[in-house]
Amino acid sequence: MKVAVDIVIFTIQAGVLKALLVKRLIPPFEGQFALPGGFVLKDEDLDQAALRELREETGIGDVYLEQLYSFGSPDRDPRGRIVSVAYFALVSADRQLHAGSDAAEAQWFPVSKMPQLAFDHAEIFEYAIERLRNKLEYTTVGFQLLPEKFTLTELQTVYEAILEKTLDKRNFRRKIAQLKILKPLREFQHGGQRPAQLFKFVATKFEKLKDKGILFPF
Amino acid sequence: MKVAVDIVIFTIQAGVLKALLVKRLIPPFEGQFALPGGFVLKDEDLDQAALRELREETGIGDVYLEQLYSFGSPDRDPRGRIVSVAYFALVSADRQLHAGSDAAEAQWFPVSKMPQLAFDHAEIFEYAIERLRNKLEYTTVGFQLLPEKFTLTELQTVYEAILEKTLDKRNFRRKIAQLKILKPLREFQHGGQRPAQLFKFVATKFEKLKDKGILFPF
DNA sequence: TGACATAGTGTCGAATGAACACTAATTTAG
DNA sequence: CTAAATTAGTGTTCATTCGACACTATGTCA
Repeated sequence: MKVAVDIVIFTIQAGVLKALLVKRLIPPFEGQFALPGGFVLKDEDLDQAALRELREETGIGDVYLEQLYSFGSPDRDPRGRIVSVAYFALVSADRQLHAGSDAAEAQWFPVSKMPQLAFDHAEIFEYAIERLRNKLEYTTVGFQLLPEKFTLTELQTVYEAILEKTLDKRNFRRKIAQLKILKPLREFQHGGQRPAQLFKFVATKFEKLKDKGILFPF
Repeated sequence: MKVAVDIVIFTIQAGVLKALLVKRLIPPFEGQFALPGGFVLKDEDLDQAALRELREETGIGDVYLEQLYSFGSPDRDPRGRIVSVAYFALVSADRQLHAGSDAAEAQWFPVSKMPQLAFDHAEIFEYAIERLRNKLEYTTVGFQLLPEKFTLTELQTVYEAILEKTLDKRNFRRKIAQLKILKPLREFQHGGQRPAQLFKFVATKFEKLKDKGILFPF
């Protein structure tokens, strides 16, 4: 019985939530898109395997990574019995795909326009996006999708892209403010119209947040 | 590489949250307590394996079962590389352990008085109890720990046992009432002092609840 | 039949969520 | 250089919900 990892990697580009897929170069499902992933090696644990595959297939290194669910139907892979431990990963908008080894075939797809996926990867993907939506509300994972410095409008865009609804600007800002998890910087982002103040996420009081129940009741 | 399942089974007895452990009869960790579990067979999926092991080791059949997390450190089992898919299960207070095969060695332990556990089962257990506490707040899993008919006081006891704090009776009842998930029966439970009305959980409107955010804000 | 034990019920103040519109600062086009 | 366009930023009100709090009701049992 083999054990593999498959990874659903999300990012936000131009206000759209996207996931990364790789095109399969060999059978089974040759030519179809699939989640990046691969077998767990003898001496690495599951998280290590997921990070390694992520690097190998996409060149992406610095990510938020979290185990999602394990899929183990006996017939989920025509090659034999393979149990897959699925992960979901978040990368910030500014990070690029390295042009590495297999990376030529890696592409970002808007989550609303996913192609047909190999194996049971469609099921894994659905599970991942549901988890992302839930986690967004009661944790601070949302910040993982932004660069270190960001504007409040950018932050709101992350929430809107994932939850697929528009939010009230004033309510959003009030809620973020009262959580006291942002450090206002003395820098502004120019380039648009009125310059926007930049902020930085400070995880200092992160532990206390756990007891607060729902953090982002949007 | 082998794949196993390990199951953290919770129940409530006399207002105390308990988990089921089995004493190991063979090495490694002979004589120590461990979570019930075992290897996944060639032609069964993970959920089936968990249910089968549960039945074999404890005689318990009708349970709420949910996959928890997968543990895969290379050295978590001295016998070799074994990835364990952990489950957590809830059984209602009225269900008894069958006196079956290995069941002689299965025992309920209050979660606050767990013995030392074999392998990395202490870690799995901690993970399970944290998940149970979280799920209690935004789902209706709590009802799985009660028989079909129950009183409101019994329900409150479940919440108090798991959250380890006392709740206000009136606030608790108000909240339950407004969720409209209980059907009042024309039966009363006698035997104490004033008879208590019995209720039944109706999952009818369960889907709608998902959008309500936190269900039980205690 | 009276003491005891558990079931059951309502109010009020505080905090939070949801709806809603204008002013401020800058860029760019004429 | 000035006006128009664009995005940033800011408060209030109302409805709902949370959290604290104490007494009455109904049965059992001595």
